[in-house]
Amino acid sequence: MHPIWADDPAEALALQARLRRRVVARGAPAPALVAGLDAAYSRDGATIYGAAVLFLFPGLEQVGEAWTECEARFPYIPGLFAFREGPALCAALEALDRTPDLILVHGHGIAHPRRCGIASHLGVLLGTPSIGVADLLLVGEAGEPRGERGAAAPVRFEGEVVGWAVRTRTGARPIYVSPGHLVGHAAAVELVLAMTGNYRRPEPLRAAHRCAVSVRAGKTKR
DNA sequence: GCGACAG
DNA sequence: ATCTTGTCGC
Repeated sequence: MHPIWADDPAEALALQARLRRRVVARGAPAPALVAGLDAAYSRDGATIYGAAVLFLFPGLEQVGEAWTECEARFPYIPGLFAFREGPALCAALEALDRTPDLILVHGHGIAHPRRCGIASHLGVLLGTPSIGVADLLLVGEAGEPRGERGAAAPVRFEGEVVGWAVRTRTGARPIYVSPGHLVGHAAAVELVLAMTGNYRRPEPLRAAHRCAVSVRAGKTKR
């Protein structure tokens, strides 16, 4: 009954307009199983490798991994990123043998022009708490967080706080964290920090990225 | 019109 | 995202 994805930008915008109403940017989940989601592309850009890696929380032991290979059928358009990578990431999630109770997505949550970035989009579709973690800002302005790990400065857009610039590692540039779905601002930042070790990006996303890249290597090898 | 623009 | 080697620094 309800369209999940879209075939063109106009449809995508219409779907986002409906999805945004279902986004709940509050909550403080206490997850036991967390999945990190990321993707990689074939050289020619025709194929997307989606990866989902499962971790126990808060221990962060890796307990599962799954990936998929999908045809890239939606162009990369800032603001419509979910329509490009979303299908591949969902397929990877479905290939896991367990269902996570929190997903970390490489991309933004509500720090998005229509408050419906890929993390929010997937969270709503799956009915699962989600958090967006990005390397660069898509919208808004962020102050410079203090220099030590754990410091955070709000990302403001159209008069409201839509996310946080978080210093996950002393001396490194901040990453941008925003609620996806069923997670509030404070919880999003706290959870990301709890999943970040000696690297700038949280472990589940590092693992998902390595997984996607290695799958591409296997599929490209000849 | 100009510049910005997740991955 | 991807194309790419070495290199500066902790």
